[in-house]
Amino acid sequence: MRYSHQRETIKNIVYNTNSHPTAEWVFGKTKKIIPNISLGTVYRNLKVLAETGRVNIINDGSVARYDWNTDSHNHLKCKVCDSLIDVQLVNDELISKVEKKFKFDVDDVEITIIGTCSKHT
Amino acid sequence: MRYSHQRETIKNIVYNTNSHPTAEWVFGKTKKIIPNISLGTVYRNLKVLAETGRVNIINDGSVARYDWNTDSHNHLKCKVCDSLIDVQLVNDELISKVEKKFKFDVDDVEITIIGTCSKHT
DNA sequence: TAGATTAATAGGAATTATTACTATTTATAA
DNA sequence: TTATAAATAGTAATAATTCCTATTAATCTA
Repeated sequence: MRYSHQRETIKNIVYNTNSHPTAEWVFGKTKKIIPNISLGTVYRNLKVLAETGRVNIINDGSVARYDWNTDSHNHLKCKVCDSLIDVQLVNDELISKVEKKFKFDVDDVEITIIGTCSKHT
Repeated sequence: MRYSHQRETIKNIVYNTNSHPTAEWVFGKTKKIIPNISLGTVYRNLKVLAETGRVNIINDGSVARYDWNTDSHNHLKCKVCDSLIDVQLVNDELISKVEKKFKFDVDDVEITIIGTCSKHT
């Protein structure tokens, strides 16, 4: 893959936030640096960054969010402020239990816990 | 809410499958009974059925799937045959752990385990 | 039982998130 | 340098879903 200023900028933007941004948000941020960047370029590069293991895609309802944290982890989703909080919940125990009990070969475990975060109590 | 033949038919169709159907699939099935039903009616009624607790909505990537099983449960998603399998994984232990550790008031736990089901091994 | 009322529908337009297309630009290899 | 093809900008297309509005139909009332 050949270098591109656009892709590098997009990657840096994702790598410098913990907000699990959408493509639209990344597009807005990137435009401040490369004003004539197109939304398609943002989507394409987020996809190649995901395919090359440099960012993670999180399915949040009907939108995709992007995360620099490519370690396997889970999310708490606050329904009040709509934020996603990274947590580590899955253990090998759960995976081996599923593999044994359901004869199911596990690739990935997606857990999202919906509720209210500590800011609103 | 007042009776409607369309809503009753849609509900029966969802209640008579274990395939976690999409709105489009329900639309196709319903058309065989009510040929001039419109897709908007299917979406609207699936939404009210969900709001009144009679069906559950499952976010599966970019599409919504509907489930008559409104008990809290989780899914195994086979990436080969694209099927969803109902399982029961969450226990109160996990929920109370999250509530304590992260001071997060839990409403719902969504778990989807992606992998390969026993049909393909 | 026959209107009157208004919720629900059909059909189509609009919206949102995302992908596809194509002429032009640009990174890089020779 | 110049040639090559990968990447881009800009726009059209797509998919899933919601919105809009004139018409239909469920139910209430006299």
